[in-house]
Amino acid sequence: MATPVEETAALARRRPTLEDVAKLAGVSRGTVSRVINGGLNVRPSVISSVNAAIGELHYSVNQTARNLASGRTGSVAFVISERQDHLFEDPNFGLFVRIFSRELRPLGFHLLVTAAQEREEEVFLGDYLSSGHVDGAILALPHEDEYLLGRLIESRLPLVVLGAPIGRDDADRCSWIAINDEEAAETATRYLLARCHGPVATITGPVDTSSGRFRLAGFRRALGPLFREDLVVNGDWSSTSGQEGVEELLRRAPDLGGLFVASDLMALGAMRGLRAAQRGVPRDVAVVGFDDSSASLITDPPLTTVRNPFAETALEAVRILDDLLSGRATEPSHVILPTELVVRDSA
Amino acid sequence: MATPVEETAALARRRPTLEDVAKLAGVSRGTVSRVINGGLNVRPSVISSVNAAIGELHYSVNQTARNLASGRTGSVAFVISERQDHLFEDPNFGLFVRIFSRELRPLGFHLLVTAAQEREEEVFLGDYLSSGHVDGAILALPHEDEYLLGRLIESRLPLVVLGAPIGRDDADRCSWIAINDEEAAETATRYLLARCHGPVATITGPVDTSSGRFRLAGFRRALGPLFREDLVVNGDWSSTSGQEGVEELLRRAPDLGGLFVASDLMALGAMRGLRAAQRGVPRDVAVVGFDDSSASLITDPPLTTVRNPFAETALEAVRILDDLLSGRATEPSHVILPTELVVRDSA
DNA sequence: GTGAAAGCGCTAACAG
DNA sequence: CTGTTAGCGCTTTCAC
Repeated sequence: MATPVEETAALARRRPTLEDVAKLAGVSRGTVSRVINGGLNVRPSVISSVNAAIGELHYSVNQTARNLASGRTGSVAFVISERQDHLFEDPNFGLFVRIFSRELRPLGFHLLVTAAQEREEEVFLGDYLSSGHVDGAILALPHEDEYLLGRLIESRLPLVVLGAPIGRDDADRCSWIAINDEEAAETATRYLLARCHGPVATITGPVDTSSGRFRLAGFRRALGPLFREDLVVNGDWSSTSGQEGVEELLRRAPDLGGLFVASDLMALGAMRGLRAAQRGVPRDVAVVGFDDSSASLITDPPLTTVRNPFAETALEAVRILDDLLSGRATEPSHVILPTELVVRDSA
Repeated sequence: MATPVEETAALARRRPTLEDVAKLAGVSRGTVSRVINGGLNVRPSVISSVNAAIGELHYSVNQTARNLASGRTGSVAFVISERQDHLFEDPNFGLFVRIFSRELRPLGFHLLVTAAQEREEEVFLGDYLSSGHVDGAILALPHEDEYLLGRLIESRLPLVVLGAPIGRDDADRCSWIAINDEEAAETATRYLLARCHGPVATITGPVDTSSGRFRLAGFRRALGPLFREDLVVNGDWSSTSGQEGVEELLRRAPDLGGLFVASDLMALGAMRGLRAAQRGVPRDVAVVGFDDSSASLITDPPLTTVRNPFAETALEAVRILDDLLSGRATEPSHVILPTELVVRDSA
């Protein structure tokens, strides 16, 4: 049995616990617990003496113990599985993080951003997420055949995916929010076709991403019989790949009349390439981008593009996750948000 | 007392525990714990039967319980306190995240990226970090007078700060890694002075950041009596602010001969502005940037800049934190990494 | 209102 | 090598 003196010395070393606060305030652990959880059903005078003890001891709750006892963690993960080195360079990424943390906070959840680039990291991250570290997750998984997604669906962690998961039959077992990429790309391409002369080409996103594939599919559908395989080049979402893409396209078709670029950032690069090749936009080549990101305003001329409702997507994701976490919803939701063509001066 | 049938039914519902695995494998909880923690001092045959039970039950450990029992969480936070909206748009950010997670994984730590933009969020994040959710943190706190830093130092969480914390006297109570911004800026400016005619100006970073302030101080020191207040404009690290900055400088000093820009990204914008104003680089205006980031290679001409050892900084941060976490180090470390001028074609 | 007590699921001595 | 047994610090009934 420790003497009072020893106890005091020990207290100085280790972190104070609920027990310490209770002892100092002269109440039971249960009462202290009630106070730090809102103070319901506790006499005001007791509340203040407990708070005084908390202040004196510099007490702060041990989340781990609280988690174990209550069965929840108060955290939500934003999971980014990006195989490229462009991780975090996407400007939309910051927007998502900002909205998620702002919306989750009043709900009592912290946002943790986690990333995995290779399989080994995905496994490590899967362990983390499925072992009770977080209450739920929002996933940005641009690629097909996501190991992580399967793993997390299996673990029954409440999940919301940004973008419709493709290439798996259990995709509907999780909630997702998407746009109709194919339709949006088709609309954009039709607009282009109606306003330019000469062949219409496209610079696509990576073909192993759903956005990349579906935007190409929409382009193809709009062109119908006019579609030419040689007027398709693949990009990787980077502006550099847009610039290189347009250089290649101009070699293949010097009389290029229109260009549908699967992202604004690539369109930025493509317009740089067009200028270098002395092609006027939209006079010689009309250009339409995709996303309506900040990049679409800094191009010269301003870019005609497809609005991608990022903010609405983020808000919807939080709403769905909250429903799942609170038990208000028990079945997954699937939402398709509308897009629209934003006409500026490049086409 | 539950009947066997009831027990089986319950098992299907709730998550399996160590106890369930132990029962199925016919061993004790302790043994299962040993197996999942490396299997030291366990007979091979027992290991495999335990693993079989784990597989059959789809067991995965409850991290919360493990944390509570072991007193560690296995996570490290990367904390970014960014008041601007440019959060996550810094390309160096992705590099840090990549290096941290790659280096921490073999050490057994997960990386959590957390962000706070306003005071309210900082408080919320401070609660999170100081309540046992993570074992340690790496902080990117560009601004002075960081509430979070003080809060975390107080909480005694093992900490490493990227960049020397300024504006507080307890800065040395935490570990930090920095470069000598002032000296580097002075060297860069002297180089510029020796190679150009006409007044030499600067576009600074935000003055409430240590990098912003110290790089300006170095610029000023290099100029000495030649320093002119009107040849200083403040930027915010964005390329746009670089472009606007140079436009303003050209209005104030049409005979501008040299330009020291406190970041490559701003230098990129500045060079765009110089081109728009028909000024040749380096013929009319010599330009030196700072960071040696990827932006410095895509400018035309390639940018002369100061190499900022980001990768080394990241590695060093992990090393120091690991020492702190493992108990090998008990005192904070302070490291200043060398910089060097990288001469390309812009000056 | 408040105290007492039973866990939450795991780790880490400590025996044997 | 393996089982037993204390806890880790908190929440949450259940009495009083």
